[in-house]
Formats: sequence, C-alpha cells, structure tokens
Amino acid sequence: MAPDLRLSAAVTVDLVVLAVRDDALQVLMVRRGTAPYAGRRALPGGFVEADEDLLQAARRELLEETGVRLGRAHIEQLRAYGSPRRDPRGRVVSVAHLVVLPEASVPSAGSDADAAQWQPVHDLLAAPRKLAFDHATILRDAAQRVEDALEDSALATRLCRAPFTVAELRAVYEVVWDQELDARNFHRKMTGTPGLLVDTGRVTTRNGGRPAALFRPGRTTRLNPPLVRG
Amino acid sequence: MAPDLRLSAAVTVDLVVLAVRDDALQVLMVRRGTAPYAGRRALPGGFVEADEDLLQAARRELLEETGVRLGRAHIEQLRAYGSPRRDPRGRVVSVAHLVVLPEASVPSAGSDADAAQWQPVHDLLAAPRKLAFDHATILRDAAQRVEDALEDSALATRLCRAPFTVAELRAVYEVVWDQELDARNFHRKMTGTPGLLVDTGRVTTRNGGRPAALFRPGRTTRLNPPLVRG
DNA sequence: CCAAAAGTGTTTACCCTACACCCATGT
DNA sequence: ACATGGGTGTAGGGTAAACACTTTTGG
Repeated sequence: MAPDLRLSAAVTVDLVVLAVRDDALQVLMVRRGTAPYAGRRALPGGFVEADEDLLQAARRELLEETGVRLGRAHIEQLRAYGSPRRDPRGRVVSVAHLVVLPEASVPSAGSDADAAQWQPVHDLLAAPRKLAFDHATILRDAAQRVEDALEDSALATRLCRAPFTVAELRAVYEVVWDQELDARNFHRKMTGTPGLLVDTGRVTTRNGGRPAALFRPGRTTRLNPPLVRG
Repeated sequence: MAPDLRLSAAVTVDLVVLAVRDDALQVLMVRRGTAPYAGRRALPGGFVEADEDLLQAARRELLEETGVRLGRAHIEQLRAYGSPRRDPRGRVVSVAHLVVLPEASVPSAGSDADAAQWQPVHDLLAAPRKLAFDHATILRDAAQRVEDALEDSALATRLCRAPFTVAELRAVYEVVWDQELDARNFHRKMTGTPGLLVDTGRVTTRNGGRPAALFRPGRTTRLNPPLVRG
C-alpha cells in the first residue's frame, strides 16, 4: 500500500436482518461476549477483509455470525455510520446493510450462530439504551426504510415464503405498518399490478375458508402507483 | 486506540455537488494534480480526520476543495463505495454525499478552489471513462437520486435561489427530468401543497410578462401525492 | 346449514390531465 | 394594442376507498 494512504479507520459491516415472525417485525440480534458493551445485544457484523467488497463482507458475516445463508433473499446497503465516538476502541466506520428474509427462516443454528436470536424490533426500539454502540439508531433507520419501501416496491413479497397467498402478503403490510388494510382493495391492487405476482396455479386452504391462489414474486420490483398508508 | 482494532482501510468522503446552471444539471468537479488518475476530473473529497463526523468531513472538504461554504444548503449521505480495487493505492472506502445548491452559487474562488469547475452531468456520464476512480458510478447514482427525489420531496426548492417564482421551480424539474411540464397544473400542484412554498408577498417581472409571486421554501419536505413523470 | 376466508362488482370521491380563458405587466 | 408569461376555471378520465355481494371451502 502506498505510503501516502492514511489508514484512518477500521471498516465494518453491520447487518439488520429482518423477518416477520409471530405477527411482529423481528430482527436477528447477537449477544456480545466481550467488551465494549459485553452482554448487550448487538447487530451481527464484523470487519471487512482486505479483498472483499462491502456486500461480500456482509454476506460472509451473516453466515459466520448467524448461520444464515443468503439465497435469493434481499440485501441492500442501508448507509454508513461514522461518528468518531461510536466505538470506544477507536475510529470505526460501519456500513450497515439491510437483509430481508421470508418468515420462519433459520431461527439459529451453527457455531457462532447460537448467540443469534430473533427479537421484536418494536421492543428493542422502546429500550434503545440496551443495545450496543449506535445500533438502535441503525435499527431505527432500517425499520423506517422497510416501512417506506412497502409503499412503492415489491419488498413485501420478499418477506413472505413463496408460494404465498395475497392474504399472507397483506399480513406483512399490516404488521409492518401496524395498520389494518381492506382485504378486497388490497387484493385488487396486488393482483392488478402487472408482473408483481406470478400465479403458481396451485391453491391452499391453510388459512381456512375458500381456497386461496398461491403466488410467487414476479419480475416487477416497483409498485406504481404506490400503496399509501392511511 | 485498542490493539485489537484492525485499521483496515482509509476512509474518505466524496462530494457530488449539484446545481442547475445554463438549463442543465451541473456538477462541481476538480482536476486531479497527482497520480493516480492525474489530469482526470474527479469529485471533490478527501480523507476523514480523526475527530470528525462523516458529515463534518464532507463540509470541510467541500470548503477546502471548492471554496463553497454550505449555508442552509441541502446535504445528505448518498451511500458508501468500497470495492477493493476502486483505488489503486490501496483499500479506500468512500462515503459519498449529495449536496444541492441553488443556481448561480459560487462558480469557484479561493486557493484549492481554482481547480473546481462546473460540468454538465449529462456530458460526464456520456464519457464515464474520463473520470477518476469509480466517480462516474457515484455521479450516476447521485443523479438518479435527485431525479427520484423530485417526485415526492421538496428537494427542487433547494435547487432554486430564494426567493423564486413557480416558473423557476418548474424550470428545475424540466431540466432534471428533461421533460416539459404543464405550467398551469404544475402551478396548482406546488401552490396547493400546504407548507411547501411560503409566499413572500413580493413579486417580480424578471421573467417578463405578468408579475409572478416570489416564494421561499416552506417547512413541508414531502410532496404527497407525488408529482409523476410522464 | 353456518362460519370464515377469497375474490368480484359498484358507487362515490378525489385527483390529475388537458385546455379554455382571464390577468397584469413591458414595449 | 399586443406579446409574454402568470394564474384560475372546468370538463373528462382514471384510480382508490368503502362496502355490498358472491364463491368455495371446513365443520
């Protein structure tokens, strides 16, 4: 490395892994074993290796710390956090990533992974001081992005395990927005958006009542016009 | 700094400073004097200092490299760029920021600033290889964000020097979107959104014709429902 | 048959587009 | 007077909210 390059900081990736479980938006958290913030809950994450992309680092840390292998699941960069005092050990700039998994994905399994546990986002944000570093801020930003993304993107389809019914998709919206939606208008909106949902031709009665069509996510990624919150 | 902290990378901030000039969206670029990419155009930016926030670093670099002092102008983080080979000198993670200035702001003045020049975004994106590092990618992402932001935010009001007329605001949209808008419907939309524009009570005839009311940006930051592109 | 969930139809209200039209200035 | 841009009125179309109603299962 050239001598004029100042190695000014450590660079980490942090992961906000979200899924809907038990009618709540939940996040995968680990328990810190060492100082600083020993014993506190923290977002999974770690240092970026020398030859890694930020996204590659995020995938590797996710696997190492939680045992979750990212298949087709959604991942995107959230933003960078670089307040000088966010880590008492020194200057650490963290690039936070948002991962969205279908319901009922791996709760936790593996070596490092035993420490990983699902927690309701709402509970954690109600007691932000209990989280390590500035992870409450990161979590808040991630939750906000998901809420906003549901309005005009197909992100909700990534929170459902395929194949899913329209009602199951609606349940995701209702949990994330904490708001009831009209089942009939929602149905029209989703099935009426070309390319958003692909009908598998199969049906299910797992939710009771009349059999419901089963869908998988389609190619359309934008919801236009958006679905607006009350 | 604690010994277990790996100083894995240099952290920089890059700045995408945008303004509308001469009926085009333009960006403030500097000419690199030293290798790598000597002679190429690059986004202003530089290393983050030890005790600085990322936003503080962005403000400082903006002032140092371009002489632009950010008053009430809009600044936001765009995203982090961390490909391992984006800088041939070694591992450099850059956190890009988007700055939006009103038209006719400081072209260039000051010491370092002499190198800073306004360039049409469109021209630079047409020849991406002429830019240093991955700055064409960053510029493209920034331009995309501005285009999208005009749909549902008050960002356009920050691209106008206050006080401005509705027609001047519309000109911003037409330049950024490269699309003509109906002046009458646009007028209704903007003046009809509560809190978006504050009437100063003054008028101007600088654009000819009937005197136009002069506005300043209001408190409303969201445009709801959005203004959609054709 | 009844409950429950899926899906369709219909009404109403709102908003957007398109364009006719009037207003207030400079020349 | 007339050209130019500022601003308002209004008719038609499309989409969404609200809700009545039908469909298809399980018990």
